[in-house]
Amino acid sequence: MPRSFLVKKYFTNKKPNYSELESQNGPFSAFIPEHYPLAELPTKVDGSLASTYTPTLVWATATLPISFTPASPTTPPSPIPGPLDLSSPSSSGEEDEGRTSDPPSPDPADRFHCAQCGKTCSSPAALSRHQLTHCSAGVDAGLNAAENTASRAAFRCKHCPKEYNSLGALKMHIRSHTLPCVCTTCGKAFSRPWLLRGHIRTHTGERPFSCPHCNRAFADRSNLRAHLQTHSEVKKYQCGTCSRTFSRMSLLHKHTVSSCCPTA
DNA sequence: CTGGGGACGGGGCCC
DNA sequence: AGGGCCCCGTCCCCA
Repeated sequence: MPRSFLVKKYFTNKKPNYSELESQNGPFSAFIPEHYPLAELPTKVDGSLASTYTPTLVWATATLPISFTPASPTTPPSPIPGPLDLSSPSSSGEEDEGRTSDPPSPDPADRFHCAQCGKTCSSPAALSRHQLTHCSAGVDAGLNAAENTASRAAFRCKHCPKEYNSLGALKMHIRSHTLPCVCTTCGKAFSRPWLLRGHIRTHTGERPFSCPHCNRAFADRSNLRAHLQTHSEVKKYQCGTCSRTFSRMSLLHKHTVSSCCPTA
């Protein structure tokens, strides 16, 4: 009988908050329908797999909302924190990105030049918006390397909010929707062959991973690893308050919530 | 309540 | 490019 946790939790609201740490797309999950359609790679008109699949480019200006501004708190446009000469009040670094030999301009209106066309903008945000008009040249528009990396092509899953920066990663993820590896014994489906092999061990009873200390055997290497922690005096996960150690993160979490530092 | 085991998911790396 | 594998992690159950 399948256990409830065998069903992907993607579609439930039972899972605690951990996933919210993963991305700001958390709220999307609330809109995922219960009968979630299977994902599939984009296909050509004739139905064949689109080997030339063109990802959605997150920097594509045509797709940007009108209110888009790169000057968001998470991605400041140009004032990059770093080693600065704090003795100079004007050394904010804003105007010197990419042209550090230029002296700072005293006039704020002159501080936001487009390095590509020379246009002067009134604010960093305005400059960033303007620079997007050059984005066919990508990094040439004055974006620094980190920003350029962050705005790489996003390969988006067709049926969930996740996106990846490579088609291979996206394909791997999509397997978690299509679950192509099916157990011939019980019919349960898995995203990857080795997951299926691990599952098959639950039918065969095979336990290839043995503990060197007590000879206890496990079907899953991760479970052996967790078990090995039980032989250790000092365990991997330590409470920051009482310094007690635990073999598993979940045990530490329980500890901090229930007994040691409930407010933590 | 706590600790540990079982089963599984997913990203990243290597071949 | 794709598969195999490793590692880390989660969730549930049970003693």
